[in-house]
Amino acid sequence: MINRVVLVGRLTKDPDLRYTPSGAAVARFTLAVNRTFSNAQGEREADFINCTVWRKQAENTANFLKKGSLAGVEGRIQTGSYEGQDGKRVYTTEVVADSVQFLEPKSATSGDRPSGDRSYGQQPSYQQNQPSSPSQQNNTRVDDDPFSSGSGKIEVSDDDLPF
Amino acid sequence: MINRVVLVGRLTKDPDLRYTPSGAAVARFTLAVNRTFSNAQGEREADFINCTVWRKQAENTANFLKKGSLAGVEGRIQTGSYEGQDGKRVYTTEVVADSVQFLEPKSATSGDRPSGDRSYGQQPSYQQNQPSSPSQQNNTRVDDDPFSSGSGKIEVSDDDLPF
Amino acid sequence: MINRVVLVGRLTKDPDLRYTPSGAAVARFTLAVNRTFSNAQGEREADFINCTVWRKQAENTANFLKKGSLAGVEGRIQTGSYEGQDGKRVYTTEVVADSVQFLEPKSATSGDRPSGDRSYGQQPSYQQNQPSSPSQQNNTRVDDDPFSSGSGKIEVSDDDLPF
Amino acid sequence: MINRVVLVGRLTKDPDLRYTPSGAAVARFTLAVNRTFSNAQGEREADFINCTVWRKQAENTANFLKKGSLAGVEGRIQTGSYEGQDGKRVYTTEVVADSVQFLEPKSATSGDRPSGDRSYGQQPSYQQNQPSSPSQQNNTRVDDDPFSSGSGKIEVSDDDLPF
DNA sequence: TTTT
DNA sequence: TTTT
Repeated sequence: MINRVVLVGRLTKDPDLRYTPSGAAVARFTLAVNRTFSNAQGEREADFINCTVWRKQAENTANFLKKGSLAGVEGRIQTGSYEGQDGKRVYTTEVVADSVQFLEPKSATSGDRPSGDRSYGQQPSYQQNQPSSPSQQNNTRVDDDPFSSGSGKIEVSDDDLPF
Repeated sequence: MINRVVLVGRLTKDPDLRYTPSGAAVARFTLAVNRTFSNAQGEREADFINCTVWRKQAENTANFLKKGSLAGVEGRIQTGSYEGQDGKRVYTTEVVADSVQFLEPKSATSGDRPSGDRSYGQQPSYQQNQPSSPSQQNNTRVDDDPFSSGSGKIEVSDDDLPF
Repeated sequence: MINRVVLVGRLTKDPDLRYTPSGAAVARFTLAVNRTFSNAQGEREADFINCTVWRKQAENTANFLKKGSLAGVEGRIQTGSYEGQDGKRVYTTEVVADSVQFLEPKSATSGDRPSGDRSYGQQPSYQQNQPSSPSQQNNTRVDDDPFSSGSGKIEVSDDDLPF
Repeated sequence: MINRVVLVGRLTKDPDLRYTPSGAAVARFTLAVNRTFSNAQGEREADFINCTVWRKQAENTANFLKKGSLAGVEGRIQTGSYEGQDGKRVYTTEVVADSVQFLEPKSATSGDRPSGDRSYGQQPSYQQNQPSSPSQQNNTRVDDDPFSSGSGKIEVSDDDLPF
């Protein structure tokens, strides 16, 4: 049983950072991944892939990535469902990231942040020197769904914790 | 821009094989991929991932795989949307496979089919000896959605052709 | 910076399990991955890929996999070098596995071992019930290289520990 | 049988472009992929992974990538061997790319080349507008090994063609 | 609801 | 030095 995804694309918006009741950080964002081929109409399109990261990497994602950032994501596909407001079951598919990479080169970043290839995977790093306090913008505990604004169904509960 | 998925799991049903108006074969199936970790309630769960394959591999998939078969899939995540019957936009996420592998060993297969590791990837094989006529069971041109039975929105049109 | 590998293939030999001076388990094995295409001579060939796993998974690998077992590996490519016996630098490339999956179905396994899809990835499992004592066959602290028998250069030192 | 690799890293040198006797282009390069973790001495290191691409993408690689370029590679691990000059068998492991992606943003490129995310995967593109003549620098038919300069064993013959 |  |  293998479930592995690797993506490189650009954030369609700033990441959405929240906290579960027990205090675990979760960031959600959508990656636009341009296709290399074109459709029958000759248009080159993109896939828009919803991604979730947990804990320290959630905070790093919120701190280092923003709308338009080029990012690499390694993770797995997770499916689920919730009760829609019309009582019908709605099925969801997202990528839960083990690691998120900041691929923007130095020059593309404004000067107010550490730049270069920022790597903050799940693997421990003995030398890392990452910000310990989460970004304060976009930081909320409210429960509306960051992926389908309004209907608010993917609750951020501790049951979603991957471990 | 990278979009790569590798899955190993089991088919939840027999694959659904159809043909586009122009005659291209499409097979759809759902892979159940068991998670390696358990949730807070201690249950080990699975992700149910919708997959699509085109052309010769669609026919091979219909011919060699059935409910319960262990299969490997390499492909990419594809997102889209359609108009729901309540007029609301419904968003879809599926894996479009470049290659589907039959991982069932000989002994696990009933005698009426070629067995062993069947590989029928996109890569050309100078020695392959694959059935040239599509399976006749499960072979239909009807347009109801194989993934969410009833609502029938993912139309099988030639525009979906990946190339 | 992304470095991700997914393999499904068969062990060419029983895995080789050792312990570093500090007591960390390391298992090494070679996966034969058959190619899906054939060469100019029409032969279908294989790649023989050296793999390394650490700690609990090393022990699980030694306990559950043997020559001929079908296995899935997720990991990363690791390169290195050592001084050959002729004083020349020898370059090595191997896959360091984060997770090894036992893909052999029940029926293909002899009765003396737990069977079915055994998954023992890096992700913690709250329900796992894995053997706590390593296999005693093939268990050694000797330092000869399991990949190139004789020359003995890939020393099993604690510096090789991935974290 | 699955063999899939995804890498994002930087070229250690300009790519080396050659032609087989039958005229097929082959480019070779080494990707440096920084590790996200550090070793026991607290050093953050890299893996140096030899890559090969064929045909049109070989030419694109030679035209668009150079030493230091950030690139994404999708492909498979290929192993082989040749007779060393001391008569001993030398084993090789490299990544054969299906697709190479140029991940350098516009601003990081000098003005004399098409810029932006250049994607030139194996998938056909109906709109692509790629240079039809190979780069003339670094373009050779000589047979010395681009990966281990001098020993010259990985001959560029048509037998190496993946299809 | 989408990015360069 | 290779597996089914």
